[in-house]
Amino acid sequence: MNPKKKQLLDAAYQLFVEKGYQSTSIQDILEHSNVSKGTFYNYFSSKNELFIDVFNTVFEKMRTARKEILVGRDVSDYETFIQQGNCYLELMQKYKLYTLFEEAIASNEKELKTFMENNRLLEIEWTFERLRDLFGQTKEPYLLDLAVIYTGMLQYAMYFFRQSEPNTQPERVVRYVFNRLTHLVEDVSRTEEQLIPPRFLSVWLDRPQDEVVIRKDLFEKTSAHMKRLITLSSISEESKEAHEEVLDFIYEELLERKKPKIHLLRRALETMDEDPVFAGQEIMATYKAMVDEIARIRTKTS
Amino acid sequence: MNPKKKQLLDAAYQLFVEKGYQSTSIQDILEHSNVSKGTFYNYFSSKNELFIDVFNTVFEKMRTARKEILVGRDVSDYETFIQQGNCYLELMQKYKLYTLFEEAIASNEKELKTFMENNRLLEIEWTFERLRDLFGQTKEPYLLDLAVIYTGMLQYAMYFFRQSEPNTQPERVVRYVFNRLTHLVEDVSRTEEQLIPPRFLSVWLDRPQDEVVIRKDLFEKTSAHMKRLITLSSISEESKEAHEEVLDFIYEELLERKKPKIHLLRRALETMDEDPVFAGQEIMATYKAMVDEIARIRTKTS
DNA sequence: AACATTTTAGACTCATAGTACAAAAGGAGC
DNA sequence: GCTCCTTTTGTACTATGAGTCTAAAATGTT
Repeated sequence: MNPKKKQLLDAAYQLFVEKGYQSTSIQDILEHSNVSKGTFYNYFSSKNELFIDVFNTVFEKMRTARKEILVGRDVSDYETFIQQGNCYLELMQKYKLYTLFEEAIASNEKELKTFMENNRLLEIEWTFERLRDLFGQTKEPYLLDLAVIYTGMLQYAMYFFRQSEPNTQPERVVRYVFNRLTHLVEDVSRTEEQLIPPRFLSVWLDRPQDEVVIRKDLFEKTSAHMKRLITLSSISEESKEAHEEVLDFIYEELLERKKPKIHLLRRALETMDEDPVFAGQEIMATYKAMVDEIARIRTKTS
Repeated sequence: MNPKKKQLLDAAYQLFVEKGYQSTSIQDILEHSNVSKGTFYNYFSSKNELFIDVFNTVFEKMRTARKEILVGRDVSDYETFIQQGNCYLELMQKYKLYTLFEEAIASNEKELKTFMENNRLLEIEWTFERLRDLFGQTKEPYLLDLAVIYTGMLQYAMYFFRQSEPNTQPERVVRYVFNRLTHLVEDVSRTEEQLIPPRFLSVWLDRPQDEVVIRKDLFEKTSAHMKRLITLSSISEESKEAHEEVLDFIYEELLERKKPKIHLLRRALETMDEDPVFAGQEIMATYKAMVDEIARIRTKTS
């Protein structure tokens, strides 16, 4: 990397951590990095962009450190998860990032806010996936809720714990909160209370493709169901083949094409729907609804 | 209230809620309130002060609304607590205060930050006391922890819930989080895990007087214990009286005087300590330690 | 040495918080 | 209607900070 750019990133990082975002002026950064204003704006178009550049790599480092703890270990081991949480929080503490991140996420700078919100979501996603490792697929419907409230508990407990014992290892807090969590997993899977369905994760992270993936299993089953219906029906072999072709076409087009030809697909579906074999069949209505939904999601993507 | 001041407060409130704190300039407020700059600085010494003035009354209103739900009801009724939580969150939502408060608490303006942090602490305190109403004095050692993580769960659950279903009643979230809490009360009182002792509440809220109150009971008992020791001892009646006088003096001076005469009190304690009656008595050491501690707290206050 | 790129310093614009102050407006008492 | 006092206004001013622009200097390349 260009030395001037590196000087800027280093000085900016230090000053942001020390004084916060607002309170660090570009002038400050220039003085601490021996770089002139002209050069600054040669590398970054704004203070926001600089911030994002600095903390993108910081986030990256923290995630890598956390990921390394997992190698060669059982993903379902509680202790590993606790160590990962502890590691992340220790880095937050070591680099005094709490207040800075709070400032950035609450900032009125739209770019910054979006950047930080996205990182917060990535944290929730990571936690969600780790909880699935720990507690198993069967608990999945409740795990987004739990990931969210786990993060909330951890944040707040850390905040107030720091007030009562500054410079302490966060491990006690992580353990405390994790112990609570294990009880809540049992609790919610017994009472079957759900607040936010896990599919919202993909919605929030703006990954509509994932929504399709979530629906894929169900769609495959419904598709197979339709085929069975056709095979068992009393229509001509030719019609059967025709219908099956349509089903395969829709499946491929809808799930595997990059740019599905939605209109064509709908037309094919309509012609199939006209066959009296499907009249009054509930499965046909379900199938059509699923095609509609996935089509809607996929058009939104492109 | 002066009409000009009211105009300012009203316009400021509206603009802060609409655009946030940073993004609302004083110029904006002046234009929306038909007040000139001179008058503005006649009533408020800064934008910070204006904000604090505006939201002090907002907080006041929200707390009053919440308090009114309790009148004529059983303080240990779960449903009432849920309604109170719901009421508070609905007001937050109605007036779109979430993002604004986040901005203020993370702000680099020291005044603002302190104001918001103090309000956050008052929230924790309120929750702590209500949890004591609900779950009883016996759970007290764990209730600060629970108040903290309850608040954290609620904040985070609300944040993400709003993302998935904007404009919804927060009641579902409150219920969900409260149900989790009831389990955690059992959980922590069984495992006896404690993270932050409740006395920290008074420390955080900068109410050292409360620390004295907490110790008062214990000090009274120790004091009485000392008196019994004296009565039962084989020293002259005169010495007994002298010692009792000292004990009473220390008690009054230490706990009831506005400005306790610490040095005088210590001298008296020393002379008493010299009496061989107390030699090797463990209670004397305890008593002296307690006097020291309370004296330390009380000198810090004044 | 000639040319190309990077870097610099500082002048400039614009927005904003807060100060200062003289002039105008608006009562209250007579 | 006049006087005295307070409130209000408008405007000019200082200071700070983000971001633009540019001519000149420094540095690198062929």
